[in-house]
Amino acid sequence: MSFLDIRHYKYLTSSIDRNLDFSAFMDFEHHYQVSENKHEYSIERSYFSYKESLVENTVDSSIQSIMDMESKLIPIFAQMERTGVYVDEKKLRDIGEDIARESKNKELEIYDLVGERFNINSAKQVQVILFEKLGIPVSKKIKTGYTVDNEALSLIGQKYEIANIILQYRTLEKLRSTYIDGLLRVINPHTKRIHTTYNQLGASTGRLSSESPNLQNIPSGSGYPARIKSCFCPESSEFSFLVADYSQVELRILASLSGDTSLIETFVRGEDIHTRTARFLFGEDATITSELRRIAKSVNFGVIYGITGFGLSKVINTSPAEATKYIDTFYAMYPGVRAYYQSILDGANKNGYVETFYGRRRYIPGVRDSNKMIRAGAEREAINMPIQGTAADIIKLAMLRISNFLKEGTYKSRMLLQVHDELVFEVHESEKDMMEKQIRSIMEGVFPGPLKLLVDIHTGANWSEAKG
DNA sequence: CGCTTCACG
DNA sequence: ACGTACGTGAAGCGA
Ligand SMILES: [Mg+2]
Repeated sequence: MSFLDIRHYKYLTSSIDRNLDFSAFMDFEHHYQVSENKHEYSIERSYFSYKESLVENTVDSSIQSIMDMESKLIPIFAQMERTGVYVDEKKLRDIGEDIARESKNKELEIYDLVGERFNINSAKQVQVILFEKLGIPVSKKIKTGYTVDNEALSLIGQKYEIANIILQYRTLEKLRSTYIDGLLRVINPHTKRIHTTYNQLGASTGRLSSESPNLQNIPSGSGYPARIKSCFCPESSEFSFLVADYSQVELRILASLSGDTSLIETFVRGEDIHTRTARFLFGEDATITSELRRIAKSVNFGVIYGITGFGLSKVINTSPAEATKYIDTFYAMYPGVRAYYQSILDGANKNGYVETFYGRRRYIPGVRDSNKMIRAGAEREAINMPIQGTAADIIKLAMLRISNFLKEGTYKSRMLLQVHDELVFEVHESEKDMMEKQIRSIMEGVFPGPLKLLVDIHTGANWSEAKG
């Protein structure tokens, strides 16, 4: 029985119709009425997709191999979902009480500052308070008036403390509603484990997504985020958490795909890529402060997204002209990247799609649109997909190999979570050192070529401690 | 259910 | 003149 599903076929071969209506498809294309019975229907679905993709031989061989990989991954994701991850419920509840207390204080502080009570969770009501009652200048217009998002409130906060308090309140409420209450609601009351659902077909680049709950956006950082993450832990003290994450994976992939010699050289020498870019931007002899490195880091990441001078200027809080200068300097110092991007756009125009190193495709109709803005947006998608998608292919292949490795031995350790460039395991103490070596070797070995991928591995008593 | 906001890589 | 960084999912509001 093949796990292959027609939705996988459509996912890998088409830009549209991700939520394909299978019964309509079968009726229209094959004059076949699918079964009303749920079980028979699912068998029909598997069978016809198998036939469609393999027997008709209309699919490019690299797509066939991606499809083969996706097919083999289905039971692996299913296993991870079924295993779930243990959560210390009492600890999570206690953190929630701390957050609620602090949030309540912020709430009262806000009412006190503006002299009235209102719903701070309502962006509309915040607009009225700030822009009508207090007469604060507006910035960007949105459908419902003027934005009161983080960027706008941070700017306002330079003059009006109320905006800063609202931001602090929002941060606390986000943590409480999504990560305390939200997670408490989905802990299995018997096993105390949380079981996400991985969506293998949703993301246009080939990434996974995670829902109900989303375990791919658990907050990270110090303070409450670390405390929340520390609630994810092994059930038994015989186990530790092991977190393995690819280091700078997208920039390394950009280096490999573009073949840019100075980007490759930087990684091969083991230099810090953000510091290297900072010296290109601010001079070889400049003292690279953390602030300059931060700017360079934003430039490096921005390039992966096809950022404009305007966009970068918002991120690093400078003028568009200055930001444009940084981007131009980046391309001048890493000329292979510019040439590579041009080749991607040429390919997108010629073929209508872009592809990852492994041949996974994304169709980008917008690159031929007559509307300049649609086209610019499509070009950013086209530039980003081969990078983000290759990273997705790499970690998926690694997961397949790790899963096979775990199956071969009768190990107690288990793979629990995937967060795009990171895998989370619970490992038995007796297997810990061996697992670390094997997991690193498998993950680093996936991608060929002269530029090695590097994997950072940390272990600890919980997800927070194992983040290094 | 659309909009807004914000959490992650 | 306009809009402006890729990819996701979830929560609260308000109609
Ligand atoms: Mg990383």
